[in-house]
Amino acid sequence: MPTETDHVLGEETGAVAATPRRGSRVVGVLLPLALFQAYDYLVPAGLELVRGDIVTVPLGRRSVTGIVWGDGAGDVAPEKLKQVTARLDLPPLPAITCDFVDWVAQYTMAPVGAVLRMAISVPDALEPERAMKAWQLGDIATAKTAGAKLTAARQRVVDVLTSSPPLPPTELARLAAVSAGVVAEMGKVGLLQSVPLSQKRPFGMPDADAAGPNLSGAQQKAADELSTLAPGVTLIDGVTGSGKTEVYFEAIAATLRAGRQALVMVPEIALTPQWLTRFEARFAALPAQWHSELTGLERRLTWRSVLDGSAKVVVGARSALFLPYRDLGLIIVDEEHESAFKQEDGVIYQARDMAVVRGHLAKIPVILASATPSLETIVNVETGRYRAAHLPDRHGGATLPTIETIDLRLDKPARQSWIAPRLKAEILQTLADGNQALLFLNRRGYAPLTLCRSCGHRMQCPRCTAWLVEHRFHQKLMCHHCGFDSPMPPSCPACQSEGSFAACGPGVERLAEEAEALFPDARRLVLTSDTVTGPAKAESLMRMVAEREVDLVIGTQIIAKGHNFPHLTLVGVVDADLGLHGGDLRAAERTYQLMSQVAGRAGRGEKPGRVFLQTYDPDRAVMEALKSGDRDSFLAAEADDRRQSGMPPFGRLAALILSSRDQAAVNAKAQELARSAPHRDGVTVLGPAPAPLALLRGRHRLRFLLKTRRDIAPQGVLKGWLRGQKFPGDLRLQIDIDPYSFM
DNA sequence: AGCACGCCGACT
DNA sequence: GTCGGCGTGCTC
Repeated sequence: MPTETDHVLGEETGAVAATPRRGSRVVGVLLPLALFQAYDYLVPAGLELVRGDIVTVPLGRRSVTGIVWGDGAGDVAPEKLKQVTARLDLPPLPAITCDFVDWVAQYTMAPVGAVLRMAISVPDALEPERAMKAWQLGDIATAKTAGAKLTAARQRVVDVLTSSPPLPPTELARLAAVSAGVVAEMGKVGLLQSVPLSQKRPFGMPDADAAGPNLSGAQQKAADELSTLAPGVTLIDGVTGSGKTEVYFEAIAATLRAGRQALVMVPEIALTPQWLTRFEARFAALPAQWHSELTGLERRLTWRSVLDGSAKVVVGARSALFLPYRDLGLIIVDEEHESAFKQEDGVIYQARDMAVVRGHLAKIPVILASATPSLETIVNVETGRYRAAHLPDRHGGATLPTIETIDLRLDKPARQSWIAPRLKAEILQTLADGNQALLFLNRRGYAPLTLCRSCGHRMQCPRCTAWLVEHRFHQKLMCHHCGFDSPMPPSCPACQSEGSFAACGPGVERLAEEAEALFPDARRLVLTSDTVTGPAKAESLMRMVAEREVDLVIGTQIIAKGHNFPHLTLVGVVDADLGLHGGDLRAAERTYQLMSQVAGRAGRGEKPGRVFLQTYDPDRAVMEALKSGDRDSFLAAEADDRRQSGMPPFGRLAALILSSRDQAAVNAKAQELARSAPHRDGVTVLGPAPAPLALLRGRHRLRFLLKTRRDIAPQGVLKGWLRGQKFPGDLRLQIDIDPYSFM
């Protein structure tokens, strides 16, 4: 039986591990488990193994797939060693992928096996290809003549196949609501016949020369620069609508002509259909996609095509960075400033930064694209570490929107309402002119806080330090941090008063209620993650807006990017100060980015757009910068602040979060860690302090922040500090190098 | 990640 | 007396 385990060398010898013969080789095999080093295994005689080879090995009483990582470490007694079972008949994991896994593990201080898991844990991807079988309709007349009966169940199967391509057995049975036995029996009597299931790749072969680019002068100049890139990092810095995508497409085209692979990283889980349409128009094929919504089969096919080099362009979220590219020639990070590139659980890493590392290891160009680049990236351009290409204009003559602030201290909304008189008037005028308006509030639900008017009780999550948010759409109280929800109680849980609940503050649902009262004749549409439930729904709702079936859009962050609304001329930001609370290092920077992005929704057609930011502090630097559009001065001022305080990118930061269900245990361990905290020049330890969510999913959390000078790696300091530390019971220590959300 | 071992509550 | 809940720890 030819399988991918052709290299099997005899039966396993069970628990009896032979003493290695003189000269018999020992290799380190890295397993996709949370382990800090590779395990040693004996190499059977006659098997040649190199780093990257994909092998199966015995582990305990099971068999697992791992990667030959190098020579054995020799730190385990030879008589304990087991033998490699077999090498799989697959190309080895490319050397750069292995080096990259090592690098990321060392940098993030995560177990190297956990990093490997991100690269190879693809269900069935390493298993031998099975010839899958599908059923199509047989010659029914002949089968009937031969005595086959068309029962009701069998008829349902026939009905399903009449309007469907051949289906695999389980799916056919499910769709026809019959048991697997019915389908199998129909095959036997000839009502169905089997055909090999075509494993159609969910992507095509992009052609660099399918359609010529149609670029403006500035775009062409940038595209020319990007098409002849040397290794290193280049920022494409261009305002919303300046055509960054078309420009980086030319870098992809150049990579395709060189016969190499390209990776485009995007912050969203799913790509916008517009992006894919544009890609297809330029390259006459769809790229391979990599995100969490893929089916098992798509995942397997894509993984293997990346490994054998037949997937030429991959577009994906963070995890696409860990695919085993056979010959990666270019990485593009679109919307590089997005915090969605920061992976916050499991192995914690910044995918944009790791993309730069991967590019460096492979000696290939990396392109970062953004209309509002991160401060880190701008500083890297200024110091000459990164190159930059600027795209100053909106493509096609559209102008940038004008931005004004509305001072909420002077122009006060009525009690229990959130839209200032000025904004209300502007929206009325916009609607009267037959144009579209957008109200933006980055807060889901009806109200962020619900309290009892009788006793003051506040509805709080039982597992987190967070209020429960009322969602009228779902008729529930929900925790936005852990997913806890409960029905709205009929009376106050503390004092049993009925009808005493008061909603405090606005959420997008409450804003929609106010909009209904203020603009009753406008056709309104609420866009939040509660109403936009998937890519298909998103597309149909966005089309409704684009085709002018809606006058007033009310939405959260979900509307902020990617979508083009040509008839939208006014944007009102209900609470521009929202992101500035909480003392986050990047609060002002993120507010600038989000506000710019939302503002960019307005005036993308021929009509100019206007943006109003409601704020209690119109004089603060970020609001001034938004009004004047002077991004560079704002970032320069931000950079000065960070330089003076030694914060990133002028210093390094690591967060340690100690957690346990047992509050006393966390406190005791934190005190112990504080006593052994490092003291040296250029190193500061802050804490322990309650982490911003002091209770999360039922775990008490304390946080240390380690700040080091730029020339001191926090990893080394942490290793010294944590050496020999034990974390008994359910104490957990989470290390976050370069923390982003301070939550 | 599995899969063991181990130590306390409800069943035959 | 055993079956079984899932906490803790190891796997070369």
